[in-house]
Amino acid sequence: MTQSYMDNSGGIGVLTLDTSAPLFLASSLSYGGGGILKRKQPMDSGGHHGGAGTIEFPFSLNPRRDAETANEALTSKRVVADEVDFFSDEKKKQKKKDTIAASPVETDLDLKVPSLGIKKEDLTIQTGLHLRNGDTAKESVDDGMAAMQAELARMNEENQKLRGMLSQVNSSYSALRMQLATLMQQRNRTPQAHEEKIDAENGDQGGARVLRQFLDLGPDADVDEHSNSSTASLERSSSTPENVEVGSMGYGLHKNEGNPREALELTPTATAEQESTMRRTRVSVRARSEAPTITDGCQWRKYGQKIAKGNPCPRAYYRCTMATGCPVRKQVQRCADDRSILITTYEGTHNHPLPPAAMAMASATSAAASTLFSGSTSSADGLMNSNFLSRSVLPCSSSLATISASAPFPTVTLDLTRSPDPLQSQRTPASQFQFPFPALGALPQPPSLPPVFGQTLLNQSRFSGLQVSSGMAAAQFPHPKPQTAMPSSLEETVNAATAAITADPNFTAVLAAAIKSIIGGNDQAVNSSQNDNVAKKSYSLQQ
DNA sequence: CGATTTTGACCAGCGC
DNA sequence: GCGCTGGTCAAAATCG
Repeated sequence: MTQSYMDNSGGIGVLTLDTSAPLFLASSLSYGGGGILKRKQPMDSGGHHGGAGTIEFPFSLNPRRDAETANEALTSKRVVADEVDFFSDEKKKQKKKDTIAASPVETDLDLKVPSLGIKKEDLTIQTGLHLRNGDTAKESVDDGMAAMQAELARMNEENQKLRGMLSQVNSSYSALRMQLATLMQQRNRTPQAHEEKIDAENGDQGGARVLRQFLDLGPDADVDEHSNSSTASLERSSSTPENVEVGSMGYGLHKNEGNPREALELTPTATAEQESTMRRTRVSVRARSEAPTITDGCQWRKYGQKIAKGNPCPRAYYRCTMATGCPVRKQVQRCADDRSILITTYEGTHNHPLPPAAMAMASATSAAASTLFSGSTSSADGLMNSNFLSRSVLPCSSSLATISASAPFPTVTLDLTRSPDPLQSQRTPASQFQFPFPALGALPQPPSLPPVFGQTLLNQSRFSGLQVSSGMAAAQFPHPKPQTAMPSSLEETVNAATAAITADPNFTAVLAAAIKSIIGGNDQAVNSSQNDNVAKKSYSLQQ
């Protein structure tokens, strides 16, 4: 999904613990997910800096994150530059009014870009509003204006330099990643893998191992299933029918049956096989509607119709026509039991930007699909109900989301026929069914829509960030209790999950060890408690 | 006249 | 190998 629609919430500066960390859920998503690796969309200004004029980025665990962070820094800096201009104007007005000598105005651009070595001083902007004794206010303002213009020019130049640095970092990172992939492949073919298994069983190197799974390899296939909870949760991920990569396109599948350790190998682009696999992942939406199809914001062209077995109602096949070559398809069929229910099944990944209305659906389905894999297990019967999914994606109702991993394709079903808001069906004429999800940032949230759902859509990347964690969270939440104690809103849900995760001494210890193993070579002084704090801080940014 | 829908044919996967 | 089924193709028909 190379769409530009994406969740604005961002995962900026978020410790990404999913196996797609290098890809990061980003600017695209659609009904399926993407497989095509794309750069993360520049975050929007909100939520990216802690306060006016301040930008903060937590550490990153790998060079790619650094590169992304740097990119975000560039973007944010531009945003902040505008703010600086704005605030300076305000200051000027104030000065004109009062003709009072003012202290120099200094915007605090506390930008931390670890890998680029950018210092705060480099990014501090002097607005030049220095009033000297005897100056008139007008002269001071003129001076300030000139100084500001010069400063803006300097900033532009600096931005260009940073861009250059960023591209260098990117290219360096690409080269490193290639080397890493090669090394990992070689390593996987050596008996060392067995040694690692022994280490894992002994608890040694656990953190580093987990981090490798986070960053690169995904879970080991040969690890004892009864190991610690975090490892076990990863193991569950690996045991899903298809290994999943929740990447910048939303979600995608990245299958490698030959070598489980390579299942989440870092590949710069999705292969045809991946796309094919990804396409098979489906999201089904059940909704009451008298209209032939639901209005989901996309343009579709019908290309076939069939009578499927077991249902007298014909099944219609549509493909997306918003862009040439868009692979997204959908099937529309009425429920045999209740013909007022329209079952729409989406499949594939858009290769084009989507309108806001379509983004909503895309986000919802993508979120559901990504959660499918993050929380799924290869249960014996192949069919599962995920409380975590239900409570997370559709916190308003535990019965709205169902996951089926049964053959032939893993499918998430969103059942909208049981609207949590009884007024929903009254407000929405059946013949003019509108998909009840809010358009991301573009449309006002319908009053009938559970606000939590909208937030879920917006915060999809948070789910990707919690993908691995969700398993851990599940371990933290014994099933009977969360159903009664689970918060009613997504925010609360995420808060609770975060709290549970970060409160888990095993997790923090493992994470600390992992981080230490990565950055310890550069800074042996980093201790686990610091890392814990950093990790917690990063998690808190997801809130 | 171009875009869309309809509809029968074709193909691939799967089970027997 | 054969038949069933789901999914897609593509020519014809229809629509705006």
